[in-house]
Amino acid sequence: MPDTAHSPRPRYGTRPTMKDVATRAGVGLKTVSRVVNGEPGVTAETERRVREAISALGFRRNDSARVLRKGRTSSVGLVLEDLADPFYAPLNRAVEEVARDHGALLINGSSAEDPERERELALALCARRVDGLVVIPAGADHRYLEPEMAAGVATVFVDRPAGLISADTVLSDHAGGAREGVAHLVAHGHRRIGFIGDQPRIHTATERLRGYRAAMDAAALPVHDGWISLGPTAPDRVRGEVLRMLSGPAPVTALFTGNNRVTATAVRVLSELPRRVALVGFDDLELADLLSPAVTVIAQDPARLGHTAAELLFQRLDGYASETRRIELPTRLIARGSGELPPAEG
Amino acid sequence: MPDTAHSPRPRYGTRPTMKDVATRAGVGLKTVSRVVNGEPGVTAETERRVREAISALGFRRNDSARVLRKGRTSSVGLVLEDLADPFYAPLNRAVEEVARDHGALLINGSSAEDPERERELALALCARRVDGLVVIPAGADHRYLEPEMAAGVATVFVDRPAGLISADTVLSDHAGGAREGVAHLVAHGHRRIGFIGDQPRIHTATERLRGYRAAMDAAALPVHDGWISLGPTAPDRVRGEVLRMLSGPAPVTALFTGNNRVTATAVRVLSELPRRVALVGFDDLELADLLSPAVTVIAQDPARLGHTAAELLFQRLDGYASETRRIELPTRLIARGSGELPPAEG
DNA sequence: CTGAAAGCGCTTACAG
DNA sequence: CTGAAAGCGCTTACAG
Repeated sequence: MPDTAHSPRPRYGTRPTMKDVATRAGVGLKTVSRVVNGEPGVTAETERRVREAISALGFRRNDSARVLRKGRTSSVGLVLEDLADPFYAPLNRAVEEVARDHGALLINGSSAEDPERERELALALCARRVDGLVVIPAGADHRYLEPEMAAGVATVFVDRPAGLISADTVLSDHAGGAREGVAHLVAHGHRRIGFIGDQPRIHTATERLRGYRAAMDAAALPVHDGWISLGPTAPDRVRGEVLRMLSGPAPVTALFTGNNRVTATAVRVLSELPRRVALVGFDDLELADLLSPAVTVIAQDPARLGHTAAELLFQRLDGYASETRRIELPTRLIARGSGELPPAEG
Repeated sequence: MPDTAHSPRPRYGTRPTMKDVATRAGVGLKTVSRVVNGEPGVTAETERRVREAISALGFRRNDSARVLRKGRTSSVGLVLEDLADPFYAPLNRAVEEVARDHGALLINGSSAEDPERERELALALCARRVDGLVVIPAGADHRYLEPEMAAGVATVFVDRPAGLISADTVLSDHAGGAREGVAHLVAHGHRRIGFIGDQPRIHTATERLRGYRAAMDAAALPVHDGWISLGPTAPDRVRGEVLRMLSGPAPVTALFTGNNRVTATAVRVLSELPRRVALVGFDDLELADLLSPAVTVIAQDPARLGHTAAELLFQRLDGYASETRRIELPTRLIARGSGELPPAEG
């Protein structure tokens, strides 16, 4: 039977195996394995023959087989909300770097903020037997991961907490950051401050709202229902809410926006209005310092979130077996101008 | 021997296998396989027993084993420059979506613009036996991939061409886009235009420079050496080059910046200067429309680049075996203000 | 409708 | 220093 000549698309089975290399080099299978893995106990001459066979045949070890036998895949999974969201890009890279330092590859995917898709993806990664999993949860119930964690899949949640299970978690101080941002507006004389955030089923949205309320409470300021709006971050909705909060008899004089997408839309809407409205946004934006006014933000450190989560993960893989840890990273107020505007008359 | 009681960190080997399920359900291995894979030919009662055993044991099929036997991993690899770069984020997501539509997972990693790291990563992915590979190349010699491609790893290059091998490629029209951008500046009266781009070993940098030269040539404008600067996109270097081109007896009146990082720094530097300097940048920026002046750009469509590349990849995996294709996607000039400024006096 | 045997390509545990 | 045998957990190809 000829080699691969009339196979329309050679794949996989057509590749040379260690056995082929062994045959060609006239040695045993195990000797090839030793050379490929750099194990000792092979004479220079034997090694030379094996290497010659390897390059002549174009052999590359099949890690699928290796993984099956060894029991570790040297890969970690990352489930995030959207691979295209610039906020998660540095987190993604940070997890990759830590994985790389530990010789592991990264398999990742987007939940698209859909709990069912999160679940499918996470379980698909478990079926691939990733050694560990970093999850930015979309759902609120992660009991489906319990059997996997019990079976040894190290799991760390980032950015949002796990639902209904106990697991290592790395979060920003969402409530504290929002509180600081709103207090900053209060300190600049604002008494009517609007909050526009993401959907209430998203933990970060309600935490940041909690911070907003705490700051208003601490300043003994009332909060009207119309000043709070949680919902999709689609530009149309956010635009409508900004305009609504700025109209009527007692319009807000400042806005606190609950994440980067909301902030971007709010900045856009405000730039079209004659009135100057103060703004502090949660999450930093590229070029925020170049807008006029430059945008004051509560910044998270997404790379540090990812790095910290991945470190916790590999500590587990390296045998750390104590109780679940929860790490809260501080946020940082970056005053640039928009948050320091005084209240408009009215 | 007890189950897993004194195993410090249960992993992998400790998980139940199909054999365990078969034993518990009192059926053969193949019957479990049929149920797990939804194959026909199992009575309702048998299936019920198998399912009971599966959930009692917490069984999840080990795809590592499946992959080894089936020959396809249902995974694709993506090698890009930097997972943290916002330009690549939509491309990353687009590849993921296409992969998902085809039931495949995405393994990705950053080359960090290092050819050796690109090679290591790409070959590690081949060792994992990804079905296909999407590569944004850092290096200029991809002959190392030839044995892999011959062995059936479908490979598509995006954003930059493959070096020294023939392969499917998807590119933006870098030269054409740059030419259009520079012609736009010429049309607004500029005769002394500077070009600041990425390192000359990066294909996109030299292609965009070629477009710059073509536009200047077409307008019969001379190009002075001092008006061209290729090098690292580090802010300090770019800042220095901007200031240098704006000083001296015949300063440039407009800048064409070769990518998003260069543009961001140039905008920052120009905002600090009293003089108004026209600017067109290659690649769009978030919030570019909100700056003053708003930034005129030559925009690529990174999501479409990723989508197109992934589609080519899966066409190959689905049997398309004709000659190598090269797809060039158009760029789009978005005039926002900075590119329409007239030349400053002087 | 059901299952025993062989095999995917490696590594492990031994034996020489 | 070297290699034959067994086994990782599935699927394939058969046979009943």
